[in-house]
Amino acid sequence: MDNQDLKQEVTDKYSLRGRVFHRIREDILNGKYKDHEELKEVAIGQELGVSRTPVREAFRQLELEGLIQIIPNRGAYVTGIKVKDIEDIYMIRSKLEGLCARWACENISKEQLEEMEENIYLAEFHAARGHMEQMAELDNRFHNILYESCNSKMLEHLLKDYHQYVWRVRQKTLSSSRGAVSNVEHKFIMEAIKENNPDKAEELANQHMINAYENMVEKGLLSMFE
Amino acid sequence: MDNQDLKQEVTDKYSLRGRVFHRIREDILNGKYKDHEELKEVAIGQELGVSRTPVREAFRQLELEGLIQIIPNRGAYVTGIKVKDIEDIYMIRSKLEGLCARWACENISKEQLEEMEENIYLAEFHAARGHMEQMAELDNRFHNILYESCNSKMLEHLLKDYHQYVWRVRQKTLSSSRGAVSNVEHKFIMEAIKENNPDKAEELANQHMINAYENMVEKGLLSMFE
DNA sequence: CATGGTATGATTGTATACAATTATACGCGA
DNA sequence: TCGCGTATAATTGTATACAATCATACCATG
Repeated sequence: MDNQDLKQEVTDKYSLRGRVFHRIREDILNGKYKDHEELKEVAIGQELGVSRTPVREAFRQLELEGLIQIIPNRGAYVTGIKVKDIEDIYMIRSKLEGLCARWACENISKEQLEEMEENIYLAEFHAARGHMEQMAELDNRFHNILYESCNSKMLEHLLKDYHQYVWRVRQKTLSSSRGAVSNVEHKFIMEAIKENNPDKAEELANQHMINAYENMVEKGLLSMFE
Repeated sequence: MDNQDLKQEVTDKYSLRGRVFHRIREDILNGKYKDHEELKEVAIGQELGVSRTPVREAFRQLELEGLIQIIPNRGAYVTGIKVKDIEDIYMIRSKLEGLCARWACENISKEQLEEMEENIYLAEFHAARGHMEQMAELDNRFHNILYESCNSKMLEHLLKDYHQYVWRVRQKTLSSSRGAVSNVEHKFIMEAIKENNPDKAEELANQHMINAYENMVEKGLLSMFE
């Protein structure tokens, strides 16, 4: 039957539970559900073709991530990202990416270093040609390599979460002219890691985040969150 | 905090869902469920006197917190805290408590500063008399005041999470002789905040965490996680 | 007309039923 | 005895049923 076929297809990619969670999460981050909007279990369930149970479980997780607020016996309300939150996250990330880069000096693998180098090289190519989509993808990947190379599941998990969280802003940021500059900063960070200079790597990664944030402010890219 | 927030917090504390979640969380952190142990939905439900539904919802949240790992169609397995995790958390907290203390310089209220002062004064009293339980309570409270005074919900939430996470170790740590030393460090941090010296406050809070961690290592308090 | 209580509907909270999946035990045959 | 397939049990995944709670509208009463 159609129903079964669809279900099978879905299960192949993600578990149903994971799919529901990620879908709602994405819809919130993409602005489909506005700030303070109430999310009804049945409505969303119908839209995704599932019952309330998986939706409720997704809600619990989204609440823990801070994307929605659940008021018992009342409902679930979208917690929009505030400008202040973005600022805080970038300052927090500044410290943590610094720590990450420091740890990466000791723990990065040969393969990870090579992929970083390739990443930066490729990004130079795309930056020169204004290929914004590829730039965004490469930036994404650079930071994920960095996170994976610090040999700390705790820190990796934390940074990936925040990275995801500010995804919308990041897209915008890299669509601006910062892509090339950002890539040069990546290069310096990588070189500091390569020459095993933790202080330098930490300082550079630190500043990289602050620069990214200040660029957003200058370009007025935070207006979308007001 | 307005009326609505208060109401929610109170209701949540006594709601079934909140109780189940916190209870299982506590049982994991207290070591009732050992590393790699499988958690069965019905068994835990029966123990807590509820059905599988609230238990499952709690599991989803616990997975997001990294306390358990859920393998689809197989089960939920406890992810024990590793020594490495504790080390990582303390280094992460070092950076973040520093940032928190920095922000507190600008944002702390008169009332919060007064409560801090009272907290430290009282701790001196109990430290001199070896009242360990009160010391633990006061330490707990000192850090929470600090978190609340930084004017960042993001950072406050993050630090409170980690604070909870290492609760077991903290108890042990303060049962040692470090209580008095720790309180002096609290005093210095508070004074730096009071005289609005962000660099000093950050550096002191930074070092406070590192000292706490090194004390644990020296006293062999991490053996319980091996 | 204002106000307060109550009925009603909508929505969430919990329990249970059923489906799908996985693990285990058993028997059969080589 | 070992390997293998199948039946069976145990467990999770999902849907639904029922209970509790909350919001709203309406009506009675002053």
